[in-house]
Amino acid sequence: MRPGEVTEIRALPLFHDMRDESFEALFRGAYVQTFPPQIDLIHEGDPADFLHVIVEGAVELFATWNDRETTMATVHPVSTFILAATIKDGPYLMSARTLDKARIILLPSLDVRSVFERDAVFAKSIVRELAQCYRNVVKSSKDLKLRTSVERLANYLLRQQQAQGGLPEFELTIEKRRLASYLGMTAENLSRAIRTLRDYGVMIDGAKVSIPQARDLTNLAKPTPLIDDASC
Amino acid sequence: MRPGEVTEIRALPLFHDMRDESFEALFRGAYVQTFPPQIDLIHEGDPADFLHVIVEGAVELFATWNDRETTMATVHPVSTFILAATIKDGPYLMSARTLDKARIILLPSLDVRSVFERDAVFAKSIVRELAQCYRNVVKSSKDLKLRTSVERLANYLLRQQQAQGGLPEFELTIEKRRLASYLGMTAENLSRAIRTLRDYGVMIDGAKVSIPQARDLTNLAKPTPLIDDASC
DNA sequence: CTATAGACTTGATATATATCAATCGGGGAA
DNA sequence: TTCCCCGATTGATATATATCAAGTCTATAG
Repeated sequence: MRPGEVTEIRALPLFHDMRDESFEALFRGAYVQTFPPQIDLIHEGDPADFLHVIVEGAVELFATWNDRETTMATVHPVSTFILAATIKDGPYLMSARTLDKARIILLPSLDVRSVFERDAVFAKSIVRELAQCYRNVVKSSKDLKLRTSVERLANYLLRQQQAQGGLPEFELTIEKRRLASYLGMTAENLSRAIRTLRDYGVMIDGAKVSIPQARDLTNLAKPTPLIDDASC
Repeated sequence: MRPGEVTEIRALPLFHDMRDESFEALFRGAYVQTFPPQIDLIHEGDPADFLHVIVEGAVELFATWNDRETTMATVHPVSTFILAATIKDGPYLMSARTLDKARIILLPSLDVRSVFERDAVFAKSIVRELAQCYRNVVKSSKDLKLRTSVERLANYLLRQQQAQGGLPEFELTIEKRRLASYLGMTAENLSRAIRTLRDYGVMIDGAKVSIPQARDLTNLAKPTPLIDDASC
């Protein structure tokens, strides 16, 4: 593992406060791997053998049923994924594949659980992380159940704009077909939703988004922290 | 608080393993209240001042946005709700109202957090509880995104059947309009979905459900533990 | 530079779901 | 018991969303 990476990982809320000894115990058994794009990392239903930490690239979490597939989230560095399955020692509920070339650290679930048992500070950090994850999924459920697809897109754009600094111009960080799936619609429908948002002052060309005047869009989107704030 | 109640609550996974001292500290400041039906207990957006424990009756968790409302879950005794907001010291993401007359124990969030800080065993139980909650919401998201409304109903019926002992006859424990909202459809559509399931051997009369032969229904529903097992 | 594959878009159409309006029907309250 | 309210159902219709079938664009391998 690269020294800079270790520092970055140690700085994550999940690992920041744990004892040095625990951190070392956790990363002693770690594997580091680099994967090409479009590689399946995790298959839902398999036992959760590793907690994953992405340090480079991008990973898509998706779920399947009855030959259908839906994007649940995309994960970017530096962050962890599938903590809950690791802790519960249960099967993965989601699958994961690399989108870009990705560097990933694999922490054996056994080690995570044993450090969790011994280090109370780590346990508390896990609580905070899980509470956050839980609340984010609840928000996403509300988004799905309470909003139409155009409204979901409108709010997604406003959230992305904020996340990238709030400027009127920004870029989509995810392919449109994946965005469609993430937002719970088809790619064709996303195209039409984008068209609909023209009337609300949104211009999208390829991955470039421009919202010179967000008033109309915000009026339509009606964002609320109780759905759209990632950290609340 | 009634002695039997204390025993029941102590038996919950969340409170079972904690130190006696912590348990007492937690319940010293507890309020017990009895509410009539249809009372708003919690309003989303408000600060999470209490962790709630329901010991009698039934509570609906719901969410609203832009004059729309959706049922997120119904809670039955004995269990807790809104642990995540309490731990994060964040605003409630969901509202709650009593469905029946309900007896509820209110644990001040401040106390929950301070015991959480001091009692490592309690912290670990919280981890397990939150991991479970998180996974359940993920399952529910998959249900929503991957299945049509008839498929969701079919799987809901099979889950209820299992939960009530697996017999061919059982009862709906929730009003149909709430069930509709929970499943992400309108009441009218639920009626039609029920009609559709007649062809698959499901008879529903009022709250009575009869599935003499589950083969066709199961064939349609295609249940999977990765969506439909509450405890995996 | 060209060919090509894959993503994206567009239009036509089908299906799923919501809305509106009317009616039905059962469980209290008087 | 009768009435009344409210949830449930049904039918007609509207809207949202998906599907299918061409096309267009664009990045990239050869």
